[in-house]
Amino acid sequence: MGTSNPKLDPPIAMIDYEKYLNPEQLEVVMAGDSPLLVIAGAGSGKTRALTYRVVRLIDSGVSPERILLATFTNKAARAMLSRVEALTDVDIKKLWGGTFHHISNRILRKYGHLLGYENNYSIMDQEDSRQLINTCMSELELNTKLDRFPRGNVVGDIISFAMNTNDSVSGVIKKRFPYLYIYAEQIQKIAARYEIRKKELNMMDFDDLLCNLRKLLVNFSEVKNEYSHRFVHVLVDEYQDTNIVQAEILDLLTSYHRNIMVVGDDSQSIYSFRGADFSNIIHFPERYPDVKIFKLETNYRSTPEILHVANMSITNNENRFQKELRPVRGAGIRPVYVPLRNVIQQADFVSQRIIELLREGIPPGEIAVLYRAHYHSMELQMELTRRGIPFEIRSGIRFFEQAHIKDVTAFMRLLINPFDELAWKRVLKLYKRIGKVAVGKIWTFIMNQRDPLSSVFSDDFLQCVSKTATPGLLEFRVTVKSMLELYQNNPISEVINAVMDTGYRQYLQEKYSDINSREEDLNQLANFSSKFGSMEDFLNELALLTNIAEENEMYLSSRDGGRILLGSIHQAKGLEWSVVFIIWCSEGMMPLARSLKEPGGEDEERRLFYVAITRAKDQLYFCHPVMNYTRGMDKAVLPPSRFLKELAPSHLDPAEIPFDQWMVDE
DNA sequence: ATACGATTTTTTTTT
DNA sequence: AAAATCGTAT
Repeated sequence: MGTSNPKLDPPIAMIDYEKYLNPEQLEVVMAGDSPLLVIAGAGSGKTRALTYRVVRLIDSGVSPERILLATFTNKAARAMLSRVEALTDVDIKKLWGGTFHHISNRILRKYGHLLGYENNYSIMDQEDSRQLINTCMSELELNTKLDRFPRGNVVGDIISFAMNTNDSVSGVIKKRFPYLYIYAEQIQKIAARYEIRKKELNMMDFDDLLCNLRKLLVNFSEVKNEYSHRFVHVLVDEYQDTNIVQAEILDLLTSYHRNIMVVGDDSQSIYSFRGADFSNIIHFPERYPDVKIFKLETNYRSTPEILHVANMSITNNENRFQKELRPVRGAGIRPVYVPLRNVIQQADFVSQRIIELLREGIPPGEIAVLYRAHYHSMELQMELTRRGIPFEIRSGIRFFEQAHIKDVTAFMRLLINPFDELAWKRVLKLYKRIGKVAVGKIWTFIMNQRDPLSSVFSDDFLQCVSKTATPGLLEFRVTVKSMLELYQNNPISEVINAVMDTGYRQYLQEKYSDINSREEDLNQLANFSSKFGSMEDFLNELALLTNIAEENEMYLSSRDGGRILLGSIHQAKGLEWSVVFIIWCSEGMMPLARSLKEPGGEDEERRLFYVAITRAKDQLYFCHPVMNYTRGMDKAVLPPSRFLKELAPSHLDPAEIPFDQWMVDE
């Protein structure tokens, strides 16, 4: 459309802001230059305020490449950017928008060398990281047989938490893992070794992306100047979920223009397990004394009945900004509490009720079932499948983390970086008669080669391990040969097909029962790869992505009426449905027993509960299975969630209880 | 010594 | 359900 010469054209769009925004939102959108804090309740149109502010800034002449929009999820970034694009006709690629990890990655690709990384470093996902930590543990030959010595993933959690909270490993152990204090020294050793190994491998984990960006900005003033001058406006979504490192990055990036706008809701801070610290938002006014504070409290989403439950529940948390969601919608249906005999009956009830709702004409895309932990959805998945109700499950292992996806990408990683130790180890173990020991030997051989991929075809390669491994290695050769031939002059998808055709398909058949869906996944991956210019870009992006359907936006939007969604409460943040079922509202499940042990656990769980409630527009169901099957097939009685009990204390007049109760019998 | 199959444990939430 | 660990057969 039109030219973009600002001198000739009238303002890009003549947007009537007052028409699309309420007075609260309008103030935020129109606010002048200065630090801004927006306390935005659930459903108050915070995304709207944010997108319109970006539009307004562009409208008043700020060029898009000087705006940074930081979000928590890829999905949120995409949603906002596409709305801005629709409203302004501006090429959205110029605007810096994305997750913190994406933004960090973008800058580190350019300046990572200043910190001693090659610019083609690769990104480890959590599994890679845990694997490397396990390697470090065995290399250190610690006495891990000792009573209760932590597993690799626990050590990983400790290290990660330390990085995300600016704390030392021993500090984290003392505060959050006191029972491991006797092993503090060993864990520190593991952490130190892990650091070294990552650097050797030229790899960064998720935490490195953040910490290295901060390091870059702190230690290299020329870099800090470049970006802090560049970004005239920085806008941050979900600020309550930032951790200290992210907050510092933002402070550094905005140190010159000081136009930092943070939007968030302290009542929806649910990522403390990842180091998120809502004192960032609580103390923001102290860090920026000239801040202007706005509150968005008008809720457009939910019925008064639903908001009443939400408001009532969250008042049980002490430490928060005072705020109350004000409904604008008219009266609706009261939320419903449904006690159920057990999980089976719960699955039955939810499926049954869903069928009724669909019959009433509610589109499937307007129904969601939310839960605290992925395994809570097992029985329901089975029941929905049995009844032939199609659903979408955004949970469990994410697309790019599934074994078959990682296997195939490991092959490709060898092409990009022939010294990728993790990739070699993963790939070789796929072959028969090649296990831990053989892999170790082969790696020592590979490590010392000038050109590892060519050396695969040498006799020395075959001879560096016992003969039993030879057939596997010969098979491996075929795949490598095929990949090398295709790699340079063909689309990425060809390489993926080559891996499939030269044995991986057969491996899948032997190993898994659900080959069809796995093969389909790999086709999707091949399809998705066409969006990337080079294999390098492709692989680098993968670790930061989560869901392929989401990336293929056609998928998402062209669903007729959508599907019923099953997902964790964490994933539901920012979304809304007409009807929401919260399942497993039983003590120990919601709140989750394990989380209650963490400092501040109960409050955080209550915030989760609050997030879940405020997803619902019209109807809300709390399901409470009473009987739980424990390990030894014993039955245990679970009381209703304390969050429900506190809404209906016994002294309360029954009319005051904010929800109805249904009895379900067979 | 090694790989593989059986057994046990463990699974919050996400970039 | 999946991974880590354990035990056994080669």
